[in-house]
Amino acid sequence: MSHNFDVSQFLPYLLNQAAEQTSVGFQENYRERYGMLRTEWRVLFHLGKYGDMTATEIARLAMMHKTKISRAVSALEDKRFLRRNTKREDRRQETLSLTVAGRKAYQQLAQSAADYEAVLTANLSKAEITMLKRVLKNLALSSDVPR
Amino acid sequence: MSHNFDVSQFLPYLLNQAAEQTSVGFQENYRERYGMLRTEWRVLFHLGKYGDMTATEIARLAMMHKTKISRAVSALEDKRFLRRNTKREDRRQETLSLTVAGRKAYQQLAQSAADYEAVLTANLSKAEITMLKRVLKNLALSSDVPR
DNA sequence: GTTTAATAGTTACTTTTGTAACTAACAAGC
DNA sequence: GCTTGTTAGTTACAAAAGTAACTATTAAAC
Repeated sequence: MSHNFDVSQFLPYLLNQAAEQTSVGFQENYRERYGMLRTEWRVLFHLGKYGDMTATEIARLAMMHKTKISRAVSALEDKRFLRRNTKREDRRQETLSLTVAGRKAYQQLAQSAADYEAVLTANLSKAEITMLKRVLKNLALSSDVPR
Repeated sequence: MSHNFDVSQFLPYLLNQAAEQTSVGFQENYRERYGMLRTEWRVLFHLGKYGDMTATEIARLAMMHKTKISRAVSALEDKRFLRRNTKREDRRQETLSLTVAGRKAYQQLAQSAADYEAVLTANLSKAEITMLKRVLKNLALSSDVPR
């Protein structure tokens, strides 16, 4: 029926399938146990990895829209996983800090993530993993729209 | 602050970034011009590539939920890009066929897709592309949940 | 043949996301 | 100081996606 183009080989399509599948797979680690959404663990992971930050800083690093961050931060605050502190030198900004409970959840989830990554990459060589990640990072930067 | 785990190196995270970025990039080709959503061009692409199919067959191939397909099919029907025909041997099923307009849209978008793919892979060698796609397909199959 | 189960597809309802408009605070120009 | 613009973050509303229950039809069991 078709001519030369094959959907099933289209890179954005393949990326979506792989991203969807692996995200859903990992979701099991935070969804039931902590009642978190994808946006929430992303924020949690950033704070856990890089320490206190503002919402805008997370948005830039994670390339997520600020409304998503705003909602995720509120949800994490409700769960007592983080606290916000208005900065004295600029009262528009607020520093986000993980609570003890937040740090604990982060550590457990970071371990789950490492385990999950190991499963995902079990069939790949070191060289393949390196090259895969390099390519993915480049694709993520391509035509970088600040959102 | 952190210990050993790095969000920014987590494979599902990198996959998501790349998938998001490239999907948003390609979106420009069908969004304005045809008023389509991602789900819609996926259905269109499958019909364009593989010929007439039922919704269930597309769902299985594209690993999309049947309600998504149902809505996309309705939207494409409204746009007069496809027609449905109830099968005589089983009146629950309906064969979906692209109209002339649908085939035309498919061909134009297939061309755009090929062009876009070329841009995305411009910095990659043939070997890298092959390996990338192989890996992505494997990841998409990992822990395959029928949805 | 009549009940029971299974399948294709749709619809209703809920949750999540996207977009745009908003408030509050700061900074610059004058 | 006061207007003008900019930035951080939130909120309101609209669009999209997920989930579960539904209808219609077929198949199987008896």
